[in-house]
Amino acid sequence: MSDNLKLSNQVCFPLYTLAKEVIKKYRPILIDLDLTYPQYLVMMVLWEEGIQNVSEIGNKLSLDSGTLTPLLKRLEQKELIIRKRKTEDERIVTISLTENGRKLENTAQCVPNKIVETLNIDTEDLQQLKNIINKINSKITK
Amino acid sequence: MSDNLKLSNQVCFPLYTLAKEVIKKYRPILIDLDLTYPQYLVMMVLWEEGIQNVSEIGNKLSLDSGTLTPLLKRLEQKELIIRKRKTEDERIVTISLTENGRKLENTAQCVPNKIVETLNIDTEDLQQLKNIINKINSKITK
DNA sequence: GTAAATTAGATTGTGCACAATTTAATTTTG
DNA sequence: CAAAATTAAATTGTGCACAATCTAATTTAC
Repeated sequence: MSDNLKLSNQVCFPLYTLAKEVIKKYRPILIDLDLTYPQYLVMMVLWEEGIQNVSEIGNKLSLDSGTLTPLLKRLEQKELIIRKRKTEDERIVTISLTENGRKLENTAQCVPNKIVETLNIDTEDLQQLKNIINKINSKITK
Repeated sequence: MSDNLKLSNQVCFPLYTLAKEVIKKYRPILIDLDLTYPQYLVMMVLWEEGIQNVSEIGNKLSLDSGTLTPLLKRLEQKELIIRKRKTEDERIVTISLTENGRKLENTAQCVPNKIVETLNIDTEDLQQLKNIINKINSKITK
């Protein structure tokens, strides 16, 4: 077998594994908020930026409506968000936080620290990873 | 909002996005082999290591039986692999390549080069990403 | 001003991903 | 050796992820 088909020589596989591994670390922490990782991302967008269209959330998280629509319906069922069609342009659905959704931000404050603890990666390595990923992401997604 | 809850300050989100983005680049290339990315990973294990148990594949790819069983059944339907229970220990299912499955390795030779082309990332950046991810992966998955 | 193009979400269908449970076989222990 | 523990896959159920298609509303071009 030629070397370039070897699993160990490829970059995508370790990237794919690490991403799954890190999300797995979030699970027991986010269970306290009754959120999955993608749901947590949506909530962060809303906490950070307030009321948003579905497409705005999609752009920020690189997720399409086929993923977001059912996810947002689950957040609505948990009474964390409200989905409402705009009167000016009824194609547009705006997503806003409920009181519960807003309050959840306080509970979420501890999440990043808990993650850093459980990941247990050198701060330097983490920073290096962040830098190189951001560098590549900015080139690749256009 | 406290800074540590900001999306931009977290490492997991760019990691998760980059992994999805890279897998997305594989899709149009793997479509020629009629494989998804996880199916391609399984085929690479088999090309590289030959006949394997389900659990051995699972360990190498960090995937559990709930993921692998249906995936392997799809590969079996495509007549790329054979699933066979061991006679010595009938709990164990061994996965081997069919003639078609073996032949597909030739077609797959071009995949890594095509990926490097379409990713269009500096070789240095790619190497740096690979190094830091491998370093972190080896610490995190134990 | 109306037909064509564009835009925004929703829907549908396929395929992971994984936790939890089940089933069946093998090993270990008393 | 028989009961208990362990092991290996399969099954079930929930939740993404995304391509493709659909529906309806708005823009634009003529």
